[in-house]
Amino acid sequence: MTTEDLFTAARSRLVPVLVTAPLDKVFHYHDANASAPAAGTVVEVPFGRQQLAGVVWPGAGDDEAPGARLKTLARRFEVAPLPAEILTLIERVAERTLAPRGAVLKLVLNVPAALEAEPARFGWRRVEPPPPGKLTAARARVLAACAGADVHETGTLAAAAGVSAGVVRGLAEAGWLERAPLAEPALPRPDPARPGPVLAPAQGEAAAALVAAVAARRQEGYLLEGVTGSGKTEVYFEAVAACLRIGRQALVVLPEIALTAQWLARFEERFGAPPVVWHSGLGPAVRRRHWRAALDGRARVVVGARSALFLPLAELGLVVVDEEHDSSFKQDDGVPYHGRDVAELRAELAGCPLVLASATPSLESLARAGVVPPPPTATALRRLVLPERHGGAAPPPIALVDLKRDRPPRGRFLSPTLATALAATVARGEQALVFLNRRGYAPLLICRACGHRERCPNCSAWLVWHRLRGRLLCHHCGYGRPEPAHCPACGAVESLAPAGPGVERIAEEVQALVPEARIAVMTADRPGSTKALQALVEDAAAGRLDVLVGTQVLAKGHHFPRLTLVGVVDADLGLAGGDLRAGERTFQLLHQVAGRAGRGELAGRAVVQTHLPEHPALGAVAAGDVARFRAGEAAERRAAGLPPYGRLAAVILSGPDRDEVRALGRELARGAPRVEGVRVLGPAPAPLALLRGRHRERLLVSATPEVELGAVLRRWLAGVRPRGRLRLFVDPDPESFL
DNA sequence: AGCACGCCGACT
DNA sequence: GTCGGCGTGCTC
Repeated sequence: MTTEDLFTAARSRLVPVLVTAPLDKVFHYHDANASAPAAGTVVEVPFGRQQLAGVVWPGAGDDEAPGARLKTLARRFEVAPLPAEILTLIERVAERTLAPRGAVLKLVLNVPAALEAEPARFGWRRVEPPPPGKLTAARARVLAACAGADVHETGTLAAAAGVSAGVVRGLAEAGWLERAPLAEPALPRPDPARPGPVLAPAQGEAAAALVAAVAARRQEGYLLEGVTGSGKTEVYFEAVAACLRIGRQALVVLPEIALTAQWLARFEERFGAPPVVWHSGLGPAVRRRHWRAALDGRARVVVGARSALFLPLAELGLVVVDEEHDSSFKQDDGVPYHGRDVAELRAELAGCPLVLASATPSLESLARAGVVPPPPTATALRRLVLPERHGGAAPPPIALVDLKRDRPPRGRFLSPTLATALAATVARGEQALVFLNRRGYAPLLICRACGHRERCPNCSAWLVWHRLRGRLLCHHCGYGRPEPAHCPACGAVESLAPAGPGVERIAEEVQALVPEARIAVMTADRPGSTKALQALVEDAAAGRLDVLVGTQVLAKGHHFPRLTLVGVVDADLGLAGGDLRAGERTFQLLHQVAGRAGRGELAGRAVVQTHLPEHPALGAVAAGDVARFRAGEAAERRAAGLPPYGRLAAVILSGPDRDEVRALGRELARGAPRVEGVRVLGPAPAPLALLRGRHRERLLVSATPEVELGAVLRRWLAGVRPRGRLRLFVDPDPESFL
């Protein structure tokens, strides 16, 4: 030890800590411990009146010398320090999203229980030598199951011996078994050496490129493009295998909705063991086990929803984003990050390949891959295309039904064309899927006597009639009340009429059309619906259902062999509202939904109903002319300077008082940046002008790609202190404009 | 984000 | 006369 070390050790040390509060500041604490905590050490600190988790931040802290009243570090958690990559990730995500670093840290340390030491669990071990005396048959079986010096759980032993837990406890009391601490259950290890499936030539080529990049640990981005059923998953599984072979961890992120039992089954089939999963539905025990496994390296492959991007994996060798176009990768509140960007950041920090996979890539990725003209500042993606459909089946033909000409009967929503197709499909013993992205029975109720419409008291939205539940619900804030017996405005009885369709109403219409059909409604919104949904999927796969009517949940991940008809009730839904990505999203959704048909032996087809058959997105879907649609969309965005050829940020102001919100909006507009290449539009009422009881105004900032938009926004908004209950939220890269 | 401090209206 | 509303400010 040098003199300097002695000096440092003797002095109570100053430790910079980033706490899990939405603050950007690094705070300092005393620490009298003999060894200095490394950067990344997870600690608990007193903060105001509370105890918070935090992380020891590298450097001395960027602020001026801390004040006199320093508190002392409460404790260090018994987990490995967060890898330096994670600390950099926090820094970079905060910078990019304009969120405080502490808020990003909270995404990483989101599992308070994971930080505590594993609560000791106990099992049983044989007592050696065994005590004298005779054993009953049941007891002998338990003892036989309890082999060697291993420690076994009560439940496992009882099950193996076919007896109740009481017998096991009895054996222990009689002195044959002794209590011993149970080792943490080992995580199954996916095996890359298992033979993979036989790949088609194009698949093999793409897989080889990815495998080479993983093996060489090249920091490169790939766009893996292939239609539904072209075998994208198998291709990136080879990259995962390569990653396992070089002894590094692989991270695959999927939209939560696509992380299905079927996906997991495919993984297990390839690797002989399940991956470590990460999604919102995990219980606290599993969360903690998986979080710790990610950090200490026992988790070799992690599959999860976007929150998995913040897991503290220390040895990343591959990052895959499947369904990379999916809008659910974007977080719209809190820290407004895009999963695709965070995935790329992680790959960059780990120095490993990134794979973006999709049948319908985002225009952003297509531009970076050079499919449409690339934006000036973007890093390129290498494009891998899987042209054929696995098994050689052609994609299903898609017919557009013009609702202005092929009109449904009054009060109905299925055109004669779709109705006929449905009946014929069921008559042939095949299955149909009817898609409508609208939950409930009807999107609103209107009084025929006085014209009154039931609206949400907290939001600028109609109340949706959920007939099965007998309630009116607001889909934005969760407000609900029982369905009224008469008009609340004029008192007229039986005057409330449903306007427009929801899935429940469509199911009713299908039932009337095809009385003998077995019909189910699938939506993702019911509480505890995961199990019920699973059961429905199994029923459909086993052929116990003829027609599925449902929302978004139907679009992904399930494979029904007898499904030959897909009907889209209203393709125009996503096109309303003036969202810049409306066309793109409609195209992606229709492509995906239609792709559900005819994936088995039987040929399938899709019938898409619309009032706007001339819309380019719909025309492209019907004609199968993907290239034309992409080129047109890119040209339009380029001309308008919209993403990916320009940047767009949203500033949302909200508060309970409309006039105060508007006043703040005007104040912001007055102080708007006057910078070359930046334009500020608004303020204007935000699309949902009233949401959860708060009035909302929005300013849009558009900028050329060269502008440092983050810095401009920071400078602008730093001078604005929203008073009182006013709130200011900035999304520097909004995906949705609702 | 929490949490307290602090300054103005309807209650035992 | 207090309980409690939420506006304001701070947290090493």
